[in-house]
Amino acid sequence: MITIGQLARYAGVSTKTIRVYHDKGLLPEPSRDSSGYRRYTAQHAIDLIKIRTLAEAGVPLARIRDLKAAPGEEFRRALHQVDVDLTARIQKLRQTRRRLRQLAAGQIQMLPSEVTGHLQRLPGVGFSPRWIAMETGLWILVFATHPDTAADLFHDQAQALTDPALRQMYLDYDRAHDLDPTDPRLGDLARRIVAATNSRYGPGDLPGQVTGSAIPALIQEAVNASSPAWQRLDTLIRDQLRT
Amino acid sequence: MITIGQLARYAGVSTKTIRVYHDKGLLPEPSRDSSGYRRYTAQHAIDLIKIRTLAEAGVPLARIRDLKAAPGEEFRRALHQVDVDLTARIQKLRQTRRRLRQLAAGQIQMLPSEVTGHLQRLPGVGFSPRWIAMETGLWILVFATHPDTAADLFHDQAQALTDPALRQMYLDYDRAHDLDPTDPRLGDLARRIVAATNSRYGPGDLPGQVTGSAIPALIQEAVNASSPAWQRLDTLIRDQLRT
DNA sequence: CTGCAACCTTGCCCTAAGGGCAAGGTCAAG
DNA sequence: CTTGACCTTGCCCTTAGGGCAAGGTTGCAG
Repeated sequence: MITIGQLARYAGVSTKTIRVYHDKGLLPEPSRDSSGYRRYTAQHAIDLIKIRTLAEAGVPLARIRDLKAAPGEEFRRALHQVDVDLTARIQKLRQTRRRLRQLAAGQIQMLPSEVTGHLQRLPGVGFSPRWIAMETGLWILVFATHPDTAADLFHDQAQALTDPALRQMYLDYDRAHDLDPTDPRLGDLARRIVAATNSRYGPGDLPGQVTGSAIPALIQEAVNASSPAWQRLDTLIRDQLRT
Repeated sequence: MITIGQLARYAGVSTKTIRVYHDKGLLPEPSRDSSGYRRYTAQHAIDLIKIRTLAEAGVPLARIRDLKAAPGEEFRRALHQVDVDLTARIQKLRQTRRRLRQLAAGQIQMLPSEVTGHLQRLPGVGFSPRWIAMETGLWILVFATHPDTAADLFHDQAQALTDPALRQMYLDYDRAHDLDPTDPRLGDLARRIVAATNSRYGPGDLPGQVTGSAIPALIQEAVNASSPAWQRLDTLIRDQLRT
């Protein structure tokens, strides 16, 4: 015959927790002593430990209450389901921990690993950090807006970079960022881009517009904003595509 | 420039979650388009993924908000602490899963393993299931009421059972449960118990009373209630101790 | 053009599993 | 006889969102 505090310490919970379990019908109210204190038996301790085991496994209290009334067969199946769910939760927490460590290393995965792998190889071929950052943001938006087709689009772009001429063209685009908007090399570059685009995708479609969406235009707008030269380049390209 | 729904799907959360993060100052409110819709950038997506990583690791949202403003050094240390806590949580869940499986097997651990081990060996020496059940309940109450001294008391009792004469005495106590309260063998047993108790603990102390607490008396009361013969036996023992 | 479904907006209330506090009664020890 | 550690009930508070209402927007189909 123990008090609520002793039972609580024994089970490693607070007295409030025990009272809540009484209110919710999980644990029967014990009898009271002469001064109105609750007096618990060993059976209450056993029940409480079982309840806590389920509660710590993530089973909602209402479910635990129902389970106590369930026949043995259903109870056994329910316990197995709880075990499965718990295992899944542990697995998910482990994955969260992996991502937490990526975050700590500043290497958090925002995109499919084939994309991040590709982006990580770009500095080695001469692209600037600014370009990489722009590409990263761009692909995040593409994957957010077109989850279904983004991977195909990405494969197409990645494949384009394996062509030395196309790669050089993108490198020139990258470097054009700091040119004067009146630099004649911009016109040259615009012509090369239009030609390459036409030969790769046919006339009338900029890469990225293949999805038929207006989103890449918005991206382009943001891209242009960061450099007057790029803005000029965009204008030149549009002019030449229109003719 | 994506909508709240696209951002939500990309990050694997609900739109409500994103709005809550705005309200709590975790994620900056993005600009609105002409019809008042929120329009998010890739940077928002990056921030959101980071926030979710911390949130899923169990960091309270208020803490995450403060962390964003923390200097790099403190941030790094905080991340490490989160990692440690998360690892501890995973470990605890694994332990919960172990206890869940014990529960499924009907073998849940209510007492230190040395005690349960001892109790499991009792049937092999001839004690009845009823006796084991009584001992189990008894030890639960003792460990609940006297966590500090219970282990010592238990060791003493377990050691007593290694003496063949004492063990036989406890076996006789067990079997006395079903005797007629007037059976003369009860007087015999009472004498042996008193003699053994006196020689082991000195005169005047029943085992269990060594803790100086009234609790064992309450236990004894409950024990007696289950059998008229045991009740009679208790009376006989008290009589003889008094003389 | 019109409808319809799927979005978006704010505002409000609801939930689970307790925590915390108040105001009062009880118990054991010095 | 007081003091500190218990116990009692009752009430409000918290976290991280979920759900719903009432209304505005957008895009697509017929």
